[in-house]
Amino acid sequence: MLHAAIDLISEKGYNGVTTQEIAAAAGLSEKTLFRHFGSKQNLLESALERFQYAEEMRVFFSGKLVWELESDLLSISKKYHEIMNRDRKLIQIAIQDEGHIPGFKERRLQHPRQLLTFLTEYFNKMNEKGMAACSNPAMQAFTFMMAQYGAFINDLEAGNNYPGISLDQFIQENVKIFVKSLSIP
Amino acid sequence: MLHAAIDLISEKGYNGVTTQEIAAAAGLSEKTLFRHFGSKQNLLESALERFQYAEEMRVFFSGKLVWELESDLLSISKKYHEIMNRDRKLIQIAIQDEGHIPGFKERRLQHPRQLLTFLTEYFNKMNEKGMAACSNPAMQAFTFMMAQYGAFINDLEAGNNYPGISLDQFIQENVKIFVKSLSIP
DNA sequence: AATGTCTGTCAGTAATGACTGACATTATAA
DNA sequence: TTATAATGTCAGTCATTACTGACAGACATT
Repeated sequence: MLHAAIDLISEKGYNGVTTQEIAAAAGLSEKTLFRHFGSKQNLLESALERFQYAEEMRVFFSGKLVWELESDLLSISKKYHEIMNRDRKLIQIAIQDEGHIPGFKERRLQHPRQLLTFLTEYFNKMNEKGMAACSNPAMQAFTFMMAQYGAFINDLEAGNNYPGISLDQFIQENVKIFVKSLSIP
Repeated sequence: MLHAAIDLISEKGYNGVTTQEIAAAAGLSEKTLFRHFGSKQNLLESALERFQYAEEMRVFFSGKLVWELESDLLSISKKYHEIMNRDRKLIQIAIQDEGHIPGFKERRLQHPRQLLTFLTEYFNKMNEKGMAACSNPAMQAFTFMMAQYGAFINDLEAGNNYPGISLDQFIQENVKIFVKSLSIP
């Protein structure tokens, strides 16, 4: 049921989908929808509750890094897209319809903020270790994140708009650029 | 009238706004809305017609460049954000409600595709001139664009989510990273 | 004065959509 | 088997909303 709701709302928007449609797509009757969730709004809230990735990122950052710039940036990028793609539709709903659930926007924005601090911390440590030359870790972390975010959103909305360019190639190239730019002279 | 429509639809979405609201916000009667545009859908189409930036970019790329990597990337970034911010609300509508106008998505996506070819061309020429070391111009242009796009969308949706970080700082840092990465050894 | 154009008002239509209640049906567990 | 819980059916309520038609006043042009 939640699955059907997420599918349809992410496609047509909260106001663009009827409770009938959702129930039908779930193979249940509209009545049971209301028996379970009480209201359409509450159904959306239930669906959005799943969204959270900061914790997963924290675990990742405290366990999977090898303190070698290139391979770390690569694995961070891949983890990021893995997580974001898993919640693709939830993010699409969040972008389109966050006005419908009060407070959700704030909750949602905590996660990338957390990621930024993890990444900044990482750059800082690499700096201290002498493995990278980060003149401005916070801004560089932010810049790295924005590139990933842009590529993800582009993929989300535009699909394969740029022929001959894949997400994987982008990740490779972006990491290469950062490594070249941050490596020690 | 179109102004009011763009304002409201970008805030609440196409289905989240009534023709009454739009007319009231424009200081006109609902009747005149229908007299002018015939339907709500047609009103949206009229509002979206303005969106186009490829031509402006073409003019920019053929006239304003000085063939010095840092200052060119800087002015390209600034031009990009200037254009995108001018059409902020239109882009927001496009992201939320592009399903409502058939064919609009394709028309809209032409513009960044054009930009990508301009930027790729630029990197190619810089390479030939010996002013930059672009191993893979198309991918590097794409990566540069995705960073700008990510920062723009982030600003659009999240406003000032990351304290102490501004769009201008991002532009500076991002250009710095690319310059360092692409400069000749 | 007469005509055309633009706008507002108001009342109304037809459809839609969230949501409810009464009752029957099925599946599950005791 | 029986009690219980979950689900379906169906009819209906109530508010909303895109859209229309009839009519009237404001304004400019001729």
